[in-house]
Amino acid sequence: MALRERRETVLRVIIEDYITRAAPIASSAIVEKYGLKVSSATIRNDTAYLEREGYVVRPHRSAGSIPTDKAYRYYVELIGAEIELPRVEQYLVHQISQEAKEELEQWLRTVAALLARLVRNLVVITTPKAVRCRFKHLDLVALQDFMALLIVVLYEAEVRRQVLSFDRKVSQDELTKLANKLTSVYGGMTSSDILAKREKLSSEERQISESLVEIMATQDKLDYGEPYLEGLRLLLGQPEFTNSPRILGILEVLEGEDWLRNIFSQESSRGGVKVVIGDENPEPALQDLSLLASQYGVPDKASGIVGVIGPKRMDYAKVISSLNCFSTLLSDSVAEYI
Amino acid sequence: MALRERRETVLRVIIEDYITRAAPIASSAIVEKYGLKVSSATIRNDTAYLEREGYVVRPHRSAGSIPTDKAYRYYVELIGAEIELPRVEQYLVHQISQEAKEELEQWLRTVAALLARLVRNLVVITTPKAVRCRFKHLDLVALQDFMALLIVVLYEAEVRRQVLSFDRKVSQDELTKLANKLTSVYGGMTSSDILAKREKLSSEERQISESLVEIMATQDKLDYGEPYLEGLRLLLGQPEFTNSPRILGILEVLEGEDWLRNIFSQESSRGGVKVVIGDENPEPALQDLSLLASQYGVPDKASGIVGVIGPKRMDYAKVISSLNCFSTLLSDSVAEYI
DNA sequence: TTTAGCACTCTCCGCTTTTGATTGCTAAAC
DNA sequence: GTTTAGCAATCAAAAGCGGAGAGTGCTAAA
Repeated sequence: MALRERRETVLRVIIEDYITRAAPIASSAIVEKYGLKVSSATIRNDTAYLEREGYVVRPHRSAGSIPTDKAYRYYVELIGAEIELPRVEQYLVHQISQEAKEELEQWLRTVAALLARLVRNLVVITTPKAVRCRFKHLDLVALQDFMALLIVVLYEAEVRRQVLSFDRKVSQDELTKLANKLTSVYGGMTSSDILAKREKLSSEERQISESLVEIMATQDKLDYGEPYLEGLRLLLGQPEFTNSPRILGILEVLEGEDWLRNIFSQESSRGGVKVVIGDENPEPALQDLSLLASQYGVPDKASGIVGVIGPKRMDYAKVISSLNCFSTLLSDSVAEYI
Repeated sequence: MALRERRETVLRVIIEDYITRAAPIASSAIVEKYGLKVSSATIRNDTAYLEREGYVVRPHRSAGSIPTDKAYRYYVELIGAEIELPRVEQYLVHQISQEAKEELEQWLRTVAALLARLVRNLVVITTPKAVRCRFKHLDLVALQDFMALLIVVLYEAEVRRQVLSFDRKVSQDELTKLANKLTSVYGGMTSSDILAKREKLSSEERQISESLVEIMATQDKLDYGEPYLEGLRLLLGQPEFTNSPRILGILEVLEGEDWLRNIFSQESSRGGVKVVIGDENPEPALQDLSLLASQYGVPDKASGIVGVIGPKRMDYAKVISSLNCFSTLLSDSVAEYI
């Protein structure tokens, strides 16, 4: 076995062992566990080299090796796209795609729960969001005397609602007529189209149009749909976070609004799974973690994000293959809604 | 000062001190901090009595006192309804009620966030749910060839949607007619009304009605609307949970589905704030916590729950008054939607 | 280049001691 | 009868110690 080759094997062994055991591994253990045909002293030379090159560190002078961020990055590039989810799990995922998708949100949660169970870490899924939302349908329902509920359906099956109050009492009949008229006039338009369309409008029509534009503009401004987290218990149950005050910082960020944007804004991964390891994350509180995420959806139409958040020490192979699998599942499902 | 009276003061001091400091209090500290006109030895006699009666315990023989569940229960009954939220905070709450309530869900989150900041603990709010849901309005939007989006508006402004697939291509015009017809036929009905109403229906009408009934029946079966948690970081940041494996059990329960029902099923509090302290909770994993919750909404129409979850050592006075304040705020807001 | 051998380093565990906080008890004072 | 002062007793937490064990670094030989 060539020297260069063995060093790579050693690094791989260190990483994979740390992923399962979460503890430093000794040179002798590397030899034994993985049946290498050299002595522990040789491995020590290799780990010394790996340490000089920044792939491993040791908690103290006489301790085993643990991988660095650089090692994980190397490992992720190495395993790359080669991996596929085992049959059993592919079958599980297939099953769930068959399930009745009554409510999109409800279904997304089921999907998130399954993925979380599979990868034993925190999962985030955002609802799919249209790139540029277009108006499809509008509906008005009378509430109390002066009030009505405005329901707006956008392409990609997004539904928004808002309460309007009018200056006068408006009957349900009137409201239905208003709704039908505006639906046929605005059908297929973007918010700027609607804004541009200056027709003579009644006072109520104007008011409704304004709300409509506002709703659509707000929607356009968002980078992502509503994020949904599942499996916090799995993340916090990881040995690196029990008895650690860092979990508070992590929770703080995760409960905030902007962390998803901040992380994924730089560039969208072209097709594959984006991997952010430790220090690569701009958010300091999350630098003990790795985030893996994949976009799903229909290109140029609507897209969402499905991701996994866990300790840097995570089963990248499994998570990447799971994410690939789930993102196609979700894409197929979104395609139906459009 | 009568003896009985002083003992009550001592107990109150112990509780209030523990609420702020989270550590056992010594007899001498009780005297000093609260300027009592007796010696520490006297207080020791009192705490010995309180311990015999089960109001306080001590971590070990020579440690200060900490309150028991019984003490908290006593304390809650004592302060009862006497308390009002300070002016500044009432003003804050008032402010938020003015804010634009575009999306109910969005607004509920804002409310939850404010409440969480105020009480520095985990807040749970469920969306308001109709006691028995009645059909108000229905809408059909064409998606792909054989598919359509069914949008159902129920009284109390609940909106549900579902994707339907038909055996044949149905145009938007047809769908609109179908929607108008069914809306006028079923207006104001409950799911059983609709089920009972056997008219001659076309195949599509029958299919839609079935979906409709299914949606409404599912809705009726639920005890609560969608629960929304805010402020997990505040709960887990409490000193009793740092470095404690119990948080995992708590998270597990909180990420589950049924814990809210299990806790509040017994009896609904008549108007006020329901307080569940420690062991009073049927769920073992939550017995280190206290839950306080209040129903909001319009009686016999729609209601939701707003609650606070924190360590047993929590500022009951503040939380109870906050909950009272917020539940009227939410009730007023729901009243508008009905 | 690899290996055996050995000294060295450092953590972890358990043990003991010390320190300091706090109470329980008793006898005297109010 | 209640309250108090005083003091011994109790206990947790911190600090110190020492040895076992795990593991490496280095050197010299294979």
